[in-house]
Amino acid sequence: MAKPRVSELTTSRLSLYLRYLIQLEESGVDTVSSRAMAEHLMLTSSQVRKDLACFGEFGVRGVGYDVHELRQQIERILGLDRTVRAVILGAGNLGNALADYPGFNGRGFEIVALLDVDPGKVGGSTRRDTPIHHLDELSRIVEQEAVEVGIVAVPGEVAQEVVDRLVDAGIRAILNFAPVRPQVPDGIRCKSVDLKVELESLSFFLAEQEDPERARHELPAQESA
Amino acid sequence: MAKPRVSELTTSRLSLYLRYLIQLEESGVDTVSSRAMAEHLMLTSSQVRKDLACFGEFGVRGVGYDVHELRQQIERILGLDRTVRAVILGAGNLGNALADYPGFNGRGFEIVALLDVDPGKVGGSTRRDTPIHHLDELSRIVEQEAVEVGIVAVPGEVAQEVVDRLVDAGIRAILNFAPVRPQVPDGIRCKSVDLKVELESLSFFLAEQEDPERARHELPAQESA
DNA sequence: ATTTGTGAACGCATTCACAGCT
DNA sequence: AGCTGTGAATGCGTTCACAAAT
Repeated sequence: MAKPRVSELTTSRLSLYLRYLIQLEESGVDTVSSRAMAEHLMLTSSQVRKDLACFGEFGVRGVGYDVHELRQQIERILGLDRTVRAVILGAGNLGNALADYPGFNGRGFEIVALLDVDPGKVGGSTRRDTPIHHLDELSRIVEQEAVEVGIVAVPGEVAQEVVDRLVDAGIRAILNFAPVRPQVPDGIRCKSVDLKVELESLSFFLAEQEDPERARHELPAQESA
Repeated sequence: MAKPRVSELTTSRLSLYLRYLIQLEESGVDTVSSRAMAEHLMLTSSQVRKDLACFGEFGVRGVGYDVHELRQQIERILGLDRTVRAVILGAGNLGNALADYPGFNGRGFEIVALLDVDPGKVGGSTRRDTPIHHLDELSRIVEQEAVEVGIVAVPGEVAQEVVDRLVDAGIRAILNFAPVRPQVPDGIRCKSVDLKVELESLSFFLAEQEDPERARHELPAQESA
């Protein structure tokens, strides 16, 4: 019970628990069991309990968890009881889409600006009126607006350079959508979402179904008999 | 060596190996060792070898792997030696961004259409001229264009419905960007990319750094001394 | 000397099973 | 009875270490 180093997998599930709790709270439900949460998310009830146990004892034996209290606790654990400010690097299609993505605005997050180098984009804004500034203003904006997260939506070729600039500007948490695995110094967290990898994983699944032997090496050798 | 059920983690790494091999091939390198690949991707060399060993013996002891051959083998394993056709559900910001995403066009993939119900969007097209059709045309398009993958970029509230329609239309592989975990029948693969979860995971990291005790339950009790 | 391929050892995450509380 | 919290057991993925090959 001391301090079981919390895994990434656990924190990801906390987000899912939180989402469900918000739903329940809006529906007026005020108590929930680990089994109910598990079923909704296709997990096991012990998984839910173990995840929560990393952070304290939030439930009541024989009863379950108080929806409102557990929601607040998880928000606190995830650091969502304040607003995390973020900038998006790259005002292309993806950058613009992310800037207007509902999940990235409100409920703990705020996109304060997009940064780009294209003169045709700098000075403009997204549909939600988030301003687009020149990349050179990064440090100033990070400081003035207390930005804590950088979201990288630039082409792979310039991703490392952009990540370096984020680190120089004092950013410690980066969400990277470029198809590279950027190098970052110790103490900086860079999470990569690799869309092409996700899609290729589906292609593998299809290929495997279509012909389960396709994956196996082994030329159709006419060795025996 | 028989058939070590291949894990999702392994196939994701295969995509990364493939990307690096393509780079090497373009640079004219023709042999590579597991150590070189591992270093580039921040993995261990045994990891690389174990991953490849799931599918056959591609290397030469004392020498390494032939870049060209290994690339072809991985493309075959991932089913990228043909073109996988996909449709995008939802022609909003995200759907449009994904439709024009370079990684989703060419090199084994082709986005053949976007589908939406908004009359203001239906009949139009993306910047790359991918057409936007009405959702009701889904089955017809899937059949006529031999579509194998559905990419879900609709709001969470309608995601399950859209997924159901994809399944009905005969789609067996789904990439879901909506903030829900859709139910799918056995034999259908649905991979979810949950952008909000990724971002919240970064928030947790920041909160943890700022105050390592924040996560712990335990009111600041004035027990001792 | 170098590098692959692989069984064995290890470590981490999940599940089990049950004591403890309502 | 019902449900949480948790040590024990299991399962899975990674790393180690070395035999086999060039």
